[in-house]
Amino acid sequence: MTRTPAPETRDADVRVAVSTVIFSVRRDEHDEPVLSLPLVRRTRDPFDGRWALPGGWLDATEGLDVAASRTLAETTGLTPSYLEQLYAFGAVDRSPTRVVSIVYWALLRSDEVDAQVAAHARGGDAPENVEWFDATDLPPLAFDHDDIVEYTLWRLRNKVGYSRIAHGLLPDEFTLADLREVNETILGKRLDPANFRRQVDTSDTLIPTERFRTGSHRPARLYRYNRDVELADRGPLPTRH
Amino acid sequence: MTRTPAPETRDADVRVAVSTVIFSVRRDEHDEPVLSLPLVRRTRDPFDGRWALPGGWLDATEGLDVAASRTLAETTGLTPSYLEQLYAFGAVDRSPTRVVSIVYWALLRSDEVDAQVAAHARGGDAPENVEWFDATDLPPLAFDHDDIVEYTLWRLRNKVGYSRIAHGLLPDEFTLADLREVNETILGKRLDPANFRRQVDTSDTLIPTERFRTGSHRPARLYRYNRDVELADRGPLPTRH
DNA sequence: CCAAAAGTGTTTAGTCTACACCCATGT
DNA sequence: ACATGGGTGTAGACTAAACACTTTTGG
Repeated sequence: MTRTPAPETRDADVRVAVSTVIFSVRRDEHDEPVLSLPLVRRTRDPFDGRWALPGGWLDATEGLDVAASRTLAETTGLTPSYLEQLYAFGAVDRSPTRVVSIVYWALLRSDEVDAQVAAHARGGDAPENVEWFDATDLPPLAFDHDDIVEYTLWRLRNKVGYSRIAHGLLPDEFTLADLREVNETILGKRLDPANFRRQVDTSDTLIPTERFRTGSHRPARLYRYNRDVELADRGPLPTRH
Repeated sequence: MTRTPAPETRDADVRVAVSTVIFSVRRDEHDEPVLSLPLVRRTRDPFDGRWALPGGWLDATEGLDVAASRTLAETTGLTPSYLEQLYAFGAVDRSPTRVVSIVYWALLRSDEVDAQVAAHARGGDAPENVEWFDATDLPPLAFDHDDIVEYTLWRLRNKVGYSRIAHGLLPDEFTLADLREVNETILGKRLDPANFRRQVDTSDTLIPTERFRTGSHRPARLYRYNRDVELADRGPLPTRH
Protein backbone atom coordinates (compact mmCIF):
# COMPACT_ATOMS: atom_id res chain seq x y z
CA MET A 1 0.00 0.00 0.00
CA THR A 2 2.68 2.45 0.96
CA ARG A 3 4.60 3.56 -2.06
CA THR A 4 8.01 5.08 -2.38
CA PRO A 5 7.63 8.76 -3.08
CA ALA A 6 8.38 9.34 -6.70
CA PRO A 7 11.07 11.69 -7.90
CA GLU A 8 9.93 15.10 -9.05
CA THR A 9 10.52 14.05 -12.61
CA ARG A 10 7.76 11.45 -12.54
CA ASP A 11 5.54 13.36 -14.92
CA ALA A 12 8.27 14.53 -17.24
CA ASP A 13 6.57 13.04 -20.27
CA VAL A 14 3.03 14.24 -19.63
CA ARG A 15 2.13 17.17 -21.82
CA VAL A 16 -0.78 19.54 -21.35
CA ALA A 17 -2.93 20.62 -24.26
CA VAL A 18 -5.96 22.87 -24.42
CA SER A 19 -8.89 22.40 -26.81
CA THR A 20 -12.12 24.28 -27.29
CA VAL A 21 -15.51 23.31 -28.60
CA ILE A 22 -16.97 26.57 -29.86
CA PHE A 23 -20.56 26.79 -30.97
CA SER A 24 -22.37 29.27 -33.10
CA VAL A 25 -25.70 29.34 -34.87
CA ARG A 26 -25.28 29.67 -38.63
CA ARG A 27 -27.79 29.66 -41.48
CA ASP A 28 -27.90 26.86 -44.00
CA GLU A 29 -28.85 27.20 -47.69
CA HIS A 30 -32.53 27.32 -46.75
CA ASP A 31 -31.82 30.04 -44.18
CA GLU A 32 -32.56 27.59 -41.39
CA PRO A 33 -30.54 28.04 -38.19
CA VAL A 34 -28.02 25.28 -37.54
CA LEU A 35 -25.98 24.74 -34.39
CA SER A 36 -22.48 24.65 -35.81
CA LEU A 37 -18.88 24.31 -34.72
CA PRO A 38 -15.55 24.82 -36.45
CA LEU A 39 -13.06 21.98 -36.82
CA VAL A 40 -9.46 21.99 -37.92
CA ARG A 41 -8.06 19.46 -40.34
CA ARG A 42 -4.95 17.82 -38.97
CA THR A 43 -1.85 18.06 -41.16
CA ARG A 44 0.33 15.53 -39.38
CA ASP A 45 0.19 12.21 -37.63
CA PRO A 46 -1.49 10.98 -35.57
CA PHE A 47 -4.82 11.22 -37.36
CA ASP A 48 -3.35 13.07 -40.32
CA GLY A 49 -6.20 14.41 -42.45
CA ARG A 50 -8.85 13.86 -39.80
CA TRP A 51 -10.91 16.72 -38.38
CA ALA A 52 -10.15 17.75 -34.81
CA LEU A 53 -11.06 20.36 -32.24
CA PRO A 54 -9.11 23.62 -32.37
CA GLY A 55 -6.47 23.76 -29.68
CA GLY A 56 -2.78 23.64 -28.92
CA TRP A 57 -0.17 23.22 -26.23
CA LEU A 58 -0.35 25.03 -22.96
CA ASP A 59 2.34 27.66 -22.62
CA ALA A 60 4.11 27.69 -19.26
CA THR A 61 3.59 31.43 -18.93
CA GLU A 62 -0.17 31.58 -19.39
CA GLY A 63 -3.23 30.48 -17.47
CA LEU A 64 -5.59 27.83 -18.77
CA ASP A 65 -8.33 30.25 -19.85
CA VAL A 66 -5.83 32.41 -21.68
CA ALA A 67 -4.38 29.36 -23.40
CA ALA A 68 -7.84 28.35 -24.57
CA SER A 69 -8.50 31.78 -26.05
CA ARG A 70 -5.09 32.00 -27.64
CA THR A 71 -5.08 28.58 -29.27
CA LEU A 72 -8.60 29.12 -30.51
CA ALA A 73 -7.59 32.41 -32.10
CA GLU A 74 -4.43 30.96 -33.59
CA THR A 75 -6.15 28.03 -35.22
CA THR A 76 -9.49 29.53 -36.23
CA GLY A 77 -9.18 33.30 -35.86
CA LEU A 78 -12.25 33.36 -33.63
CA THR A 79 -12.85 35.20 -30.36
CA PRO A 80 -15.65 33.78 -28.21
CA SER A 81 -18.28 35.72 -26.28
CA TYR A 82 -18.44 33.07 -23.59
CA LEU A 83 -15.82 30.61 -22.42
CA GLU A 84 -16.09 27.95 -19.75
CA GLN A 85 -13.94 25.03 -18.75
CA LEU A 86 -15.57 21.71 -19.49
CA TYR A 87 -13.43 18.80 -18.36
CA ALA A 88 -9.89 17.48 -18.24
CA PHE A 89 -9.39 14.39 -20.37
CA GLY A 90 -6.42 12.26 -19.44
CA ALA A 91 -6.88 8.60 -20.31
CA VAL A 92 -3.51 7.01 -20.99
CA ASP A 93 -4.49 5.70 -24.42
CA ARG A 94 -6.25 8.73 -25.81
CA SER A 95 -3.20 9.70 -27.82
CA PRO A 96 0.01 7.89 -28.85
CA THR A 97 1.95 10.16 -26.53
CA ARG A 98 0.75 11.04 -23.05
CA VAL A 99 -1.42 14.14 -23.30
CA VAL A 100 -3.79 15.65 -20.77
CA SER A 101 -6.26 17.90 -22.55
CA ILE A 102 -8.07 20.64 -20.71
CA VAL A 103 -11.19 21.13 -22.79
CA TYR A 104 -13.18 24.35 -22.87
CA TRP A 105 -16.45 25.09 -24.52
CA ALA A 106 -17.38 28.46 -25.91
CA LEU A 107 -20.08 30.44 -27.66
CA LEU A 108 -19.67 32.83 -30.57
CA ARG A 109 -22.26 35.48 -31.41
CA SER A 110 -23.89 34.91 -34.74
CA ASP A 111 -22.98 38.39 -35.97
CA GLU A 112 -19.33 37.71 -35.15
CA VAL A 113 -18.97 34.52 -37.17
CA ASP A 114 -19.01 36.12 -40.57
CA ALA A 115 -17.45 39.34 -39.37
CA GLN A 116 -14.39 37.60 -37.96
CA VAL A 117 -14.10 35.28 -40.92
CA ALA A 118 -14.37 38.20 -43.35
CA ALA A 119 -11.81 40.25 -41.43
CA HIS A 120 -9.26 37.50 -41.68
CA ALA A 121 -9.98 37.01 -45.37
CA ARG A 122 -9.31 40.72 -46.00
CA GLY A 123 -6.23 40.71 -43.81
CA GLY A 124 -4.81 37.78 -45.74
CA ASP A 125 -4.41 35.82 -42.52
CA ALA A 126 -7.41 33.59 -43.03
CA PRO A 127 -6.99 30.43 -41.01
CA GLU A 128 -6.35 27.37 -43.10
CA ASN A 129 -7.90 23.98 -42.84
CA VAL A 130 -10.82 25.29 -40.81
CA GLU A 131 -14.39 24.37 -41.66
CA TRP A 132 -17.75 24.71 -39.96
CA PHE A 133 -19.90 21.63 -39.37
CA ASP A 134 -23.42 20.92 -38.21
CA ALA A 135 -22.95 19.97 -34.57
CA THR A 136 -25.47 17.17 -34.88
CA ASP A 137 -23.88 15.68 -38.01
CA LEU A 138 -20.12 15.46 -37.63
CA PRO A 139 -17.56 13.34 -39.44
CA PRO A 140 -15.48 10.95 -37.32
CA LEU A 141 -13.00 13.05 -35.40
CA ALA A 142 -9.40 12.57 -34.31
CA PHE A 143 -8.50 11.23 -30.87
CA ASP A 144 -11.47 11.05 -28.47
CA HIS A 145 -12.92 14.28 -29.82
CA ASP A 146 -16.20 12.59 -30.77
CA ASP A 147 -16.88 11.84 -27.10
CA ILE A 148 -15.81 15.32 -26.11
CA VAL A 149 -18.19 17.01 -28.52
CA GLU A 150 -21.03 14.73 -27.47
CA TYR A 151 -20.52 15.62 -23.82
CA THR A 152 -20.27 19.31 -24.66
CA LEU A 153 -23.56 19.16 -26.52
CA TRP A 154 -25.18 17.52 -23.54
CA ARG A 155 -23.82 20.22 -21.28
CA LEU A 156 -24.95 23.01 -23.58
CA ARG A 157 -28.49 21.66 -23.85
CA ASN A 158 -28.61 21.17 -20.12
CA LYS A 159 -27.39 24.65 -19.35
CA VAL A 160 -29.78 26.27 -21.76
CA GLY A 161 -32.56 24.86 -19.61
CA TYR A 162 -31.60 26.56 -16.36
CA SER A 163 -29.64 29.62 -17.41
CA ARG A 164 -29.95 32.32 -19.99
CA ILE A 165 -26.76 31.32 -21.70
CA ALA A 166 -28.21 31.50 -25.22
CA HIS A 167 -27.55 35.25 -25.24
CA GLY A 168 -23.92 34.39 -25.87
CA LEU A 169 -24.94 33.41 -29.39
CA LEU A 170 -26.76 36.63 -30.25
CA PRO A 171 -25.82 40.23 -31.13
CA ASP A 172 -26.24 43.08 -28.64
CA GLU A 173 -29.83 43.67 -29.56
CA PHE A 174 -32.25 40.95 -30.47
CA THR A 175 -35.92 40.08 -30.41
CA LEU A 176 -37.53 37.45 -28.26
CA ALA A 177 -38.12 35.46 -31.42
CA ASP A 178 -34.38 35.51 -32.09
CA LEU A 179 -33.65 34.26 -28.60
CA ARG A 180 -36.32 31.63 -28.84
CA GLU A 181 -35.02 30.44 -32.18
CA VAL A 182 -31.55 29.96 -30.70
CA ASN A 183 -33.00 27.94 -27.87
CA GLU A 184 -35.04 25.88 -30.27
CA THR A 185 -31.98 25.21 -32.40
CA ILE A 186 -29.96 24.04 -29.44
CA LEU A 187 -32.70 21.88 -27.99
CA GLY A 188 -33.97 20.64 -31.33
CA LYS A 189 -37.61 21.25 -30.49
CA ARG A 190 -40.23 23.97 -30.68
CA LEU A 191 -40.94 26.18 -27.68
CA ASP A 192 -44.20 27.94 -26.88
CA PRO A 193 -43.70 31.67 -27.63
CA ALA A 194 -46.02 32.79 -24.85
CA ASN A 195 -44.43 30.66 -22.16
CA PHE A 196 -40.95 31.44 -23.41
CA ARG A 197 -41.65 35.13 -23.10
CA ARG A 198 -42.79 34.74 -19.51
CA GLN A 199 -39.78 32.64 -18.56
CA VAL A 200 -37.28 35.21 -19.76
CA ASP A 201 -38.97 38.25 -18.31
CA THR A 202 -39.32 36.72 -14.90
CA SER A 203 -35.61 35.91 -15.01
CA ASP A 204 -34.55 39.58 -15.15
CA THR A 205 -31.83 38.89 -17.67
CA LEU A 206 -33.23 41.07 -20.43
CA ILE A 207 -33.52 44.84 -20.68
CA PRO A 208 -36.20 46.03 -23.09
CA THR A 209 -35.16 48.84 -25.41
CA GLU A 210 -37.40 51.39 -27.12
CA ARG A 211 -36.34 50.12 -30.50
CA PHE A 212 -38.24 47.67 -32.66
CA ARG A 213 -37.36 45.40 -35.50
CA THR A 214 -39.71 46.11 -38.33
CA GLY A 215 -40.34 43.30 -40.75
CA SER A 216 -43.18 41.85 -42.68
CA HIS A 217 -45.56 41.93 -39.75
CA ARG A 218 -46.02 43.46 -36.37
CA PRO A 219 -42.73 44.97 -35.17
CA ALA A 220 -40.96 43.12 -32.39
CA ARG A 221 -39.33 44.86 -29.48
CA LEU A 222 -35.56 44.64 -29.28
CA TYR A 223 -33.92 43.60 -26.02
CA ARG A 224 -30.45 43.87 -24.63
CA TYR A 225 -28.73 41.44 -22.33
CA ASN A 226 -28.55 42.58 -18.71
CA ARG A 227 -24.86 42.45 -17.85
CA ASP A 228 -25.57 42.76 -14.14
CA VAL A 229 -26.43 39.08 -14.03
CA GLU A 230 -23.89 36.47 -14.96
CA LEU A 231 -24.65 34.47 -18.06
CA ALA A 232 -24.16 31.31 -16.06
CA ASP A 233 -21.90 29.97 -13.41
CA ARG A 234 -18.55 29.33 -15.01
CA GLY A 235 -17.01 27.20 -12.37
CA PRO A 236 -14.96 28.37 -9.42
CA LEU A 237 -14.50 31.99 -10.48
CA PRO A 238 -10.80 31.51 -11.24
CA THR A 239 -9.49 33.41 -8.21
CA ARG A 240 -9.36 36.85 -9.78
CA HIS A 241 -7.05 38.37 -7.16
CA MET B 1 -2.21 37.66 -34.59
CA THR B 2 -0.57 34.75 -36.29
CA ARG B 3 1.97 33.17 -34.06
CA THR B 4 4.92 31.02 -34.87
CA PRO B 5 4.09 27.46 -33.97
CA ALA B 6 5.88 26.61 -30.79
CA PRO B 7 8.29 23.73 -30.50
CA GLU B 8 6.99 20.56 -28.93
CA THR B 9 8.93 21.39 -25.81
CA ARG B 10 6.90 24.48 -25.07
CA ASP B 11 5.25 22.97 -22.01
CA ALA B 12 8.33 21.22 -20.69
CA ASP B 13 8.09 22.97 -17.36
CA VAL B 14 4.37 22.51 -16.72
CA ARG B 15 3.73 19.72 -14.26
CA VAL B 16 0.44 17.97 -13.62
CA ALA B 17 -0.76 17.23 -10.12
CA VAL B 18 -3.93 15.60 -8.86
CA SER B 19 -5.70 16.55 -5.63
CA THR B 20 -8.87 15.30 -4.01
CA VAL B 21 -11.37 16.86 -1.66
CA ILE B 22 -12.87 13.89 0.13
CA PHE B 23 -15.86 14.33 2.40
CA SER B 24 -17.29 12.16 5.10
CA VAL B 25 -19.77 12.68 7.89
CA ARG B 26 -18.18 12.12 11.29
CA ARG B 27 -19.52 12.53 14.81
CA ASP B 28 -18.23 15.20 17.13
CA GLU B 29 -17.93 14.92 20.93
CA HIS B 30 -21.67 15.53 21.31
CA ASP B 31 -22.40 12.82 18.74
CA GLU B 32 -23.54 15.47 16.29
CA PRO B 33 -22.84 14.76 12.63
CA VAL B 34 -20.22 17.01 11.05
CA LEU B 35 -19.30 17.25 7.39
CA SER B 36 -15.58 16.63 7.52
CA LEU B 37 -12.57 16.31 5.27
CA PRO B 38 -9.00 15.12 5.78
CA LEU B 39 -6.05 17.41 5.19
CA VAL B 40 -2.35 16.68 4.99
CA ARG B 41 0.25 18.79 6.70
CA ARG B 42 2.98 19.85 4.31
CA THR B 43 6.51 18.96 5.33
CA ARG B 44 8.40 21.05 2.83
CA ASP B 45 8.30 24.40 1.12
CA PRO B 46 6.31 26.00 -0.30
CA PHE B 47 3.81 26.36 2.53
CA ASP B 48 5.80 24.15 4.88
CA GLY B 49 3.64 23.32 7.90
CA ARG B 50 0.42 24.47 6.28
CA TRP B 51 -2.52 22.10 5.73
CA ALA B 52 -3.23 21.07 2.16
CA LEU B 53 -5.44 18.77 0.15
CA PRO B 54 -4.24 15.21 -0.29
CA GLY B 55 -2.75 14.65 -3.72
CA GLY B 56 0.39 14.07 -5.68
CA TRP B 57 1.95 14.07 -9.12
CA LEU B 58 0.32 12.45 -12.08
CA ASP B 59 2.17 9.38 -13.22
CA ALA B 60 2.64 9.11 -16.98
CA THR B 61 1.35 5.56 -16.98
CA GLU B 62 -1.99 6.12 -15.25
CA GLY B 63 -5.25 7.85 -16.07
CA LEU B 64 -6.47 10.87 -14.13
CA ASP B 65 -9.07 8.98 -12.10
CA VAL B 66 -6.57 6.33 -11.15
CA ALA B 67 -4.07 8.96 -10.13
CA ALA B 68 -6.66 10.58 -7.90
CA SER B 69 -7.41 7.29 -6.15
CA ARG B 70 -3.77 6.37 -5.82
CA THR B 71 -2.55 9.66 -4.42
CA LEU B 72 -5.47 9.76 -2.04
CA ALA B 73 -4.64 6.28 -0.78
CA GLU B 74 -0.93 7.06 -0.49
CA THR B 75 -1.41 10.20 1.53
CA THR B 76 -4.42 9.33 3.66
CA GLY B 77 -4.99 5.58 3.33
CA LEU B 78 -8.60 6.19 2.30
CA THR B 79 -10.63 4.62 -0.52
CA PRO B 80 -13.64 6.63 -1.64
CA SER B 81 -17.09 5.30 -2.51
CA TYR B 82 -17.65 8.03 -5.04
CA LEU B 83 -15.16 9.99 -7.12
CA GLU B 84 -15.80 12.75 -9.61
CA GLN B 85 -13.60 15.22 -11.39
CA LEU B 86 -14.22 18.76 -10.25
CA TYR B 87 -12.08 21.23 -12.14
CA ALA B 88 -8.61 21.87 -13.51
CA PHE B 89 -6.82 24.72 -11.78
CA GLY B 90 -4.01 26.25 -13.73
CA ALA B 91 -3.41 29.90 -12.90
CA VAL B 92 0.22 30.81 -13.47
CA ASP B 93 0.76 32.14 -9.96
CA ARG B 94 -0.99 29.46 -7.95
CA SER B 95 2.32 27.85 -7.06
CA PRO B 96 5.96 28.97 -7.24
CA THR B 97 6.52 26.46 -10.02
CA ARG B 98 4.06 25.96 -12.83
CA VAL B 99 1.55 23.32 -11.77
CA VAL B 100 -1.78 22.39 -13.28
CA SER B 101 -3.88 20.60 -10.69
CA ILE B 102 -6.70 18.32 -11.70
CA VAL B 103 -8.96 18.36 -8.67
CA TYR B 104 -11.37 15.59 -7.80
CA TRP B 105 -13.96 15.43 -5.11
CA ALA B 106 -14.99 12.26 -3.37
CA LEU B 107 -17.25 10.78 -0.75
CA LEU B 108 -16.36 8.25 1.92
CA ARG B 109 -18.96 6.13 3.67
CA SER B 110 -19.22 6.87 7.34
CA ASP B 111 -18.62 3.23 8.27
CA GLU B 112 -15.41 3.23 6.27
CA VAL B 113 -13.77 6.19 7.94
CA ASP B 114 -12.97 4.52 11.20
CA ALA B 115 -12.56 1.08 9.63
CA GLN B 116 -9.89 2.28 7.24
CA VAL B 117 -8.16 4.40 9.84
CA ALA B 118 -8.14 1.49 12.29
CA ALA B 119 -6.83 -0.94 9.69
CA HIS B 120 -3.87 1.27 8.99
CA ALA B 121 -3.19 1.76 12.69
CA ARG B 122 -3.07 -2.04 13.16
CA GLY B 123 -0.97 -2.52 10.05
CA GLY B 124 1.55 0.02 11.29
CA ASP B 125 1.21 1.97 8.06
CA ALA B 126 -0.95 4.69 9.49
CA PRO B 127 -0.66 7.79 7.35
CA GLU B 128 1.23 10.60 9.01
CA ASN B 129 0.35 14.24 9.16
CA VAL B 130 -3.28 13.60 8.29
CA GLU B 131 -6.08 15.16 10.27
CA TRP B 132 -9.84 15.53 9.82
CA PHE B 133 -11.41 18.98 9.88
CA ASP B 134 -14.91 20.38 9.98
CA ALA B 135 -15.53 21.34 6.36
CA THR B 136 -17.20 24.57 7.41
CA ASP B 137 -14.38 25.61 9.76
CA LEU B 138 -11.01 25.13 8.13
CA PRO B 139 -7.63 26.65 8.88
CA PRO B 140 -5.98 28.68 6.11
CA LEU B 141 -4.74 26.21 3.53
CA ALA B 142 -1.72 26.03 1.27
CA PHE B 143 -1.80 27.27 -2.33
CA ASP B 144 -5.32 28.11 -3.58
CA HIS B 145 -6.82 25.19 -1.71
CA ASP B 146 -9.20 27.43 0.24
CA ASP B 147 -10.91 28.41 -2.99
CA ILE B 148 -10.94 24.84 -4.17
CA VAL B 149 -12.65 23.56 -1.04
CA GLU B 150 -15.15 26.38 -1.14
CA TYR B 151 -16.10 25.54 -4.71
CA THR B 152 -16.31 21.84 -3.88
CA LEU B 153 -18.68 22.56 -1.02
CA TRP B 154 -20.86 24.58 -3.34
CA ARG B 155 -20.90 21.75 -5.83
CA LEU B 156 -21.69 19.14 -3.19
CA ARG B 157 -24.59 21.15 -1.78
CA ASN B 158 -25.88 21.77 -5.26
CA LYS B 159 -25.68 18.16 -6.28
CA VAL B 160 -27.38 16.93 -3.14
CA GLY B 161 -30.39 18.92 -4.28
CA TYR B 162 -30.93 17.20 -7.60
CA SER B 163 -29.37 13.77 -7.18
CA ARG B 164 -29.29 11.09 -4.55
CA ILE B 165 -25.57 11.40 -4.07
CA ALA B 166 -25.74 11.39 -0.27
CA HIS B 167 -25.87 7.59 -0.36
CA GLY B 168 -22.14 7.71 -1.02
CA LEU B 169 -21.70 8.75 2.61
CA LEU B 170 -23.71 5.88 4.13
CA PRO B 171 -23.24 2.16 4.74
CA ASP B 172 -25.00 -0.44 2.61
CA GLU B 173 -28.14 -0.39 4.72
CA PHE B 174 -29.53 2.71 6.31
CA THR B 175 -32.77 4.24 7.48
CA LEU B 176 -34.45 7.20 5.92
CA ALA B 177 -33.56 9.16 9.02
CA ASP B 178 -29.88 8.38 8.39
CA LEU B 179 -30.13 9.61 4.84
CA ARG B 180 -32.02 12.68 5.86
CA GLU B 181 -29.47 13.47 8.55
CA VAL B 182 -26.68 13.34 5.98
CA ASN B 183 -28.57 15.70 3.72
CA GLU B 184 -29.25 18.04 6.61
CA THR B 185 -25.59 18.02 7.56
CA ILE B 186 -24.50 18.91 4.06
CA LEU B 187 -27.10 21.59 3.55
CA GLY B 188 -26.89 22.93 7.07
CA LYS B 189 -30.64 23.04 7.54
CA ARG B 190 -33.52 20.87 8.70
CA LEU B 191 -35.62 18.94 6.19
CA ASP B 192 -39.22 17.86 6.62
CA PRO B 193 -39.20 14.09 7.28
CA ALA B 194 -42.50 13.53 5.47
CA ASN B 195 -41.54 15.39 2.34
CA PHE B 196 -38.04 13.95 2.35
CA ARG B 197 -39.51 10.46 2.37
CA ARG B 198 -41.69 11.20 -0.61
CA GLN B 199 -38.85 12.74 -2.57
CA VAL B 200 -36.63 9.71 -2.23
CA ASP B 201 -39.25 7.11 -2.95
CA THR B 202 -40.46 8.82 -6.07
CA SER B 203 -36.84 8.87 -7.23
CA ASP B 204 -36.54 5.07 -7.35
CA THR B 205 -33.05 5.14 -5.94
CA LEU B 206 -33.83 3.15 -2.80
CA ILE B 207 -34.74 -0.50 -2.37
CA PRO B 208 -36.63 -1.26 0.84
CA THR B 209 -35.43 -4.31 2.75
CA GLU B 210 -37.41 -6.44 5.19
CA ARG B 211 -35.04 -5.53 7.96
CA PHE B 212 -35.59 -2.87 10.55
CA ARG B 213 -33.38 -0.92 12.86
CA THR B 214 -34.72 -1.31 16.35
CA GLY B 215 -33.96 1.46 18.76
CA SER B 216 -35.66 3.34 21.49
CA HIS B 217 -38.90 3.76 19.55
CA ARG B 218 -40.75 2.49 16.56
CA PRO B 219 -38.35 0.48 14.38
CA ALA B 220 -37.29 2.13 11.13
CA ARG B 221 -37.13 0.23 7.87
CA LEU B 222 -33.68 -0.26 6.40
CA TYR B 223 -33.07 0.59 2.76
CA ARG B 224 -30.39 -0.30 0.29
CA TYR B 225 -29.11 1.85 -2.53
CA ASN B 226 -30.42 0.82 -5.95
CA ARG B 227 -27.30 0.23 -8.02
CA ASP B 228 -29.27 0.22 -11.25
CA VAL B 229 -29.37 3.99 -11.18
CA GLU B 230 -26.22 6.04 -11.23
CA LEU B 231 -25.49 8.02 -8.10
CA ALA B 232 -25.13 11.11 -10.25
CA ASP B 233 -23.68 12.09 -13.55
CA ARG B 234 -19.93 12.01 -13.21
CA GLY B 235 -19.02 13.89 -16.28
CA PRO B 236 -18.39 12.47 -19.73
CA LEU B 237 -18.35 8.79 -18.79
CA PRO B 238 -14.60 8.46 -19.35
CA THR B 239 -14.85 6.42 -22.55
CA ARG B 240 -14.94 3.01 -20.94
CA HIS B 241 -14.08 1.11 -24.12
C1' DC C 1 -59.50 43.03 -45.08
C1' DC C 2 -56.39 39.18 -44.46
C1' DA C 3 -52.28 36.73 -43.06
C1' DA C 4 -48.93 36.28 -39.75
C1' DA C 5 -46.19 37.31 -36.04
C1' DA C 6 -46.23 39.98 -31.44
C1' DG C 7 -47.92 39.87 -27.20
C1' DT C 8 -51.68 38.86 -23.19
C1' DG C 9 -54.82 36.06 -20.43
C1' DT C 10 -56.75 31.89 -18.58
C1' DT C 11 -57.41 27.11 -17.53
C1' DT C 12 -55.47 23.10 -15.86
C1' DA C 13 -52.27 19.72 -14.11
C1' DG C 14 -48.57 18.88 -11.60
C1' DT C 15 -45.24 19.78 -7.95
C1' DC C 16 -43.60 21.67 -3.41
C1' DT C 17 -44.38 22.82 1.41
C1' DA C 18 -46.25 22.95 5.76
C1' DC C 19 -48.44 20.58 9.06
C1' DA C 20 -52.10 17.63 11.10
C1' DC C 21 -52.54 13.13 12.18
C1' DC C 22 -52.05 8.00 12.97
C1' DC C 23 -48.73 3.96 14.05
C1' DA C 24 -45.52 1.10 16.59
C1' DT C 25 -42.33 0.44 19.97
C1' DG C 26 -39.32 0.78 24.55
C1' DT C 27 -39.69 2.31 28.90
C1' DA D 1 -49.90 4.92 29.36
C1' DC D 2 -47.05 7.89 27.15
C1' DA D 3 -43.26 9.89 24.86
C1' DT D 4 -40.95 9.64 20.59
C1' DG D 5 -39.61 8.96 16.19
C1' DG D 6 -41.70 6.27 12.00
C1' DG D 7 -44.84 6.87 8.56
C1' DT D 8 -49.40 8.71 5.89
C1' DG D 9 -52.80 12.17 4.34
C1' DT D 10 -54.07 16.54 2.68
C1' DA D 11 -55.04 21.56 1.90
C1' DG D 12 -52.88 25.65 -0.01
C1' DA D 13 -49.12 27.85 -2.68
C1' DC D 14 -46.59 27.90 -6.36
C1' DT D 15 -45.04 26.49 -11.17
C1' DA D 16 -45.30 25.14 -15.85
C1' DA D 17 -47.61 23.67 -20.02
C1' DA D 18 -51.32 24.25 -23.38
C1' DC D 19 -53.94 27.12 -25.92
C1' DA D 20 -57.54 30.73 -26.80
C1' DC D 21 -57.44 35.34 -27.69
C1' DT D 22 -56.25 40.29 -28.79
C1' DT D 23 -52.91 43.59 -31.12
C1' DT D 24 -50.22 45.46 -34.82
C1' DT D 25 -48.13 45.60 -38.82
C1' DG D 26 -47.37 44.70 -44.39
C1' DG D 27 -49.54 43.67 -48.37
